Amino acid sequence: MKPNVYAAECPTRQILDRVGDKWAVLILLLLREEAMRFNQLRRTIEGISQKMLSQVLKSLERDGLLKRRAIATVPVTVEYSITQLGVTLAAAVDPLRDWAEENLKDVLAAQRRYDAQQKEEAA
Amino acid sequence: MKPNVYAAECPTRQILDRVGDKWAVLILLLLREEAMRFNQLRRTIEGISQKMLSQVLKSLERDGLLKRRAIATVPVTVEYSITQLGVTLAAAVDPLRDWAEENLKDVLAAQRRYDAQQKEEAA
DNA sequence: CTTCTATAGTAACCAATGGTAACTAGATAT
DNA sequence: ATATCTAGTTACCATTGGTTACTATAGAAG
Repeated sequence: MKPNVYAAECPTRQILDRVGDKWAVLILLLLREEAMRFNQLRRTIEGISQKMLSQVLKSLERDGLLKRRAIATVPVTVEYSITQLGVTLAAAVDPLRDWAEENLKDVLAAQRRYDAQQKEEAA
Repeated sequence: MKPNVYAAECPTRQILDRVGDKWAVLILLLLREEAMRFNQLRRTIEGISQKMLSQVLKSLERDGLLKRRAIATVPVTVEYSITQLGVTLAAAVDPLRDWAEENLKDVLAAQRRYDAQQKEEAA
């Protein structure tokens, strides 16, 4: 049976939702570079709260995209590293990040045109 | 200046957020196949409400990813079609959809393993 | 002439998610 | 004793997402 992303119950859509997660993708791309600890991630990703980081890391681990390893130091440190599955997902996200960087200007320009148009029509 | 997706104010992150939009990607992929009217989209994408469809179409138009064309029929019909910019974004999303279809099984299996583990630890 | 259909939305309201700030716990340093 | 580091959790509030009902217009059906 072929997946149909337009069907509501299609599990493939769950995965698109997961990528839709604002922070998940950023974390994966970072962990692809190197394994990192909790606070290290928090400091690197501007604007993420401890709660969200904890939450997203948990769900990424659940999906098998990263591994969590607690190390018995004092205080305890926890290392997060990407899995093979996570690497393939990160690779699939690359074209998207590239698109964003390449086409940012066009999108912002389109937004300005649209907003100017709206303003004009309102007058 | 090179964009840094980990910086909070980086506009590139706005675009990742846009792709993160649950419905936006589905709409783009559909419109790449053929131009469609409002209710046609609504019927094709299971689970989307009129409000969300209207909202998302508006923001996609603002971003220059699709064009809206009102046709003076009775009742008025409105045709949405993808732009060149939209086509390139849809292309960047393809690897992601492919990944989802290919790796869905692995992700679901990982989730089951994780949940079983959690249950065991709770006991 | 009233009701039903279709079109493409908008408005009011409620539920779920996202984000903020404070707190926990254990050990070490000042 | 107090502050610091680690990795979180908890309670709370704001924003977003979703559901349902409604608008306007015109033609067809009864």
